[in-house]
Amino acid sequence: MKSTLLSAAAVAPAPPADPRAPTPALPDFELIELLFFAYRDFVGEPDRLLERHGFGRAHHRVIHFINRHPGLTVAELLDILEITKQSLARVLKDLIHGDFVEQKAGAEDRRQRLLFLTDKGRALADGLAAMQHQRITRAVAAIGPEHRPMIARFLAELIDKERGAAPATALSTP
Amino acid sequence: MKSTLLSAAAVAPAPPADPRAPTPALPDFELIELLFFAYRDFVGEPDRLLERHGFGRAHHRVIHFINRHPGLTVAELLDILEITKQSLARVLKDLIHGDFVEQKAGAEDRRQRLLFLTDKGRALADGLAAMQHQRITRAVAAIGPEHRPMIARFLAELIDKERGAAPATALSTP
DNA sequence: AAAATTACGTCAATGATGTTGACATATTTC
DNA sequence: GAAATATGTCAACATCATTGACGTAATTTT
Repeated sequence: MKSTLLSAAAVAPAPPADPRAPTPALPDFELIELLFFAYRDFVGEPDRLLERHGFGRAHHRVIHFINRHPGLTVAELLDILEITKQSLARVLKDLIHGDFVEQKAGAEDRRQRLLFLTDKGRALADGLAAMQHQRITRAVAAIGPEHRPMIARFLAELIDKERGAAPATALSTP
Repeated sequence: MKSTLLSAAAVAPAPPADPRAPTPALPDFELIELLFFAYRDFVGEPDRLLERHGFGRAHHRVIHFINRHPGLTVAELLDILEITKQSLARVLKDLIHGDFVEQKAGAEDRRQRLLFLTDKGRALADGLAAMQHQRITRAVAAIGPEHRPMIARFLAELIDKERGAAPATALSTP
């Protein structure tokens, strides 16, 4: 008897939002639960690869963003991840000791530690991204690629707005 | 200088998948990152409400599924959450002691502990669901409600398939 | 040039959530 | 009666997060 998640979510019909409804409409349990299960499986597969290196989800996030923005500073990474210096320090130390990440002093500001992936780090990052990419690609194919912009828009709308309309160029991919 | 996440994700253009590309297409970093940020904010807001009760995300998941499926057994809940008995026991104890959840012995099988929310528990569950519902509703409105089925389909496709095609009726909402 | 600020590293302590494995108890099933 | 099942509980541990304090080097301000 395996989990009934999928069925549980799938079984629940979308509450047809009645515009005249005086009582608050039922919560959209279907999408709430789909988000939960989708995200869990979306990160679960990478988790299993990371385990082989003794890493966790936190390491994944770090190498992902260093991969995306080579030369990222520690402060920028803290801003992106919204965690504390301590939390980052631990996983960063693991990644540096394991030769997945290297640091270089900033050219202009030599206090800064610019972060880069080593070849080894890039290989791991690419492997993890490939897993998530494939999963996404399958899902996009299922709904038809022409609907991909809608997905992006929907997800973007879920994100808190007050954040990061800031320096759009600061981290632009070179 | 706040986080550059949103912009970082938004800035990256979707790699136009070239069908003839011999080299593997670039990972879909945009959707990968949007999923990360969207999920973080999606659960972040409830987290702040839960904090006031001294609860965490694990408590949220438990009361959510008990709310959805009153009379759920412990074993069923374990199947849904895919955590261990110990992990569940801790949060369940908190919720029972705090009078958010109550247990009743099963009528047919008296070994089972059927789980129900108290009025207090239902109030909290509803409050949490309302937050997530509003966020989703805003996002659905932004893309046009006619595209909601596409979102549901996309998310469902992200979920591991091998699971839970099983007893679709077992947990059907009464 | 001295003072203040910034970027980063690190230490200690703590909390929430997850894990494994073992064992006890009540109940149902064979 | 024996075996299997549903649940509870104990001990020990791992990961990822937190706060607060302090130190050092480099840059900026005065």
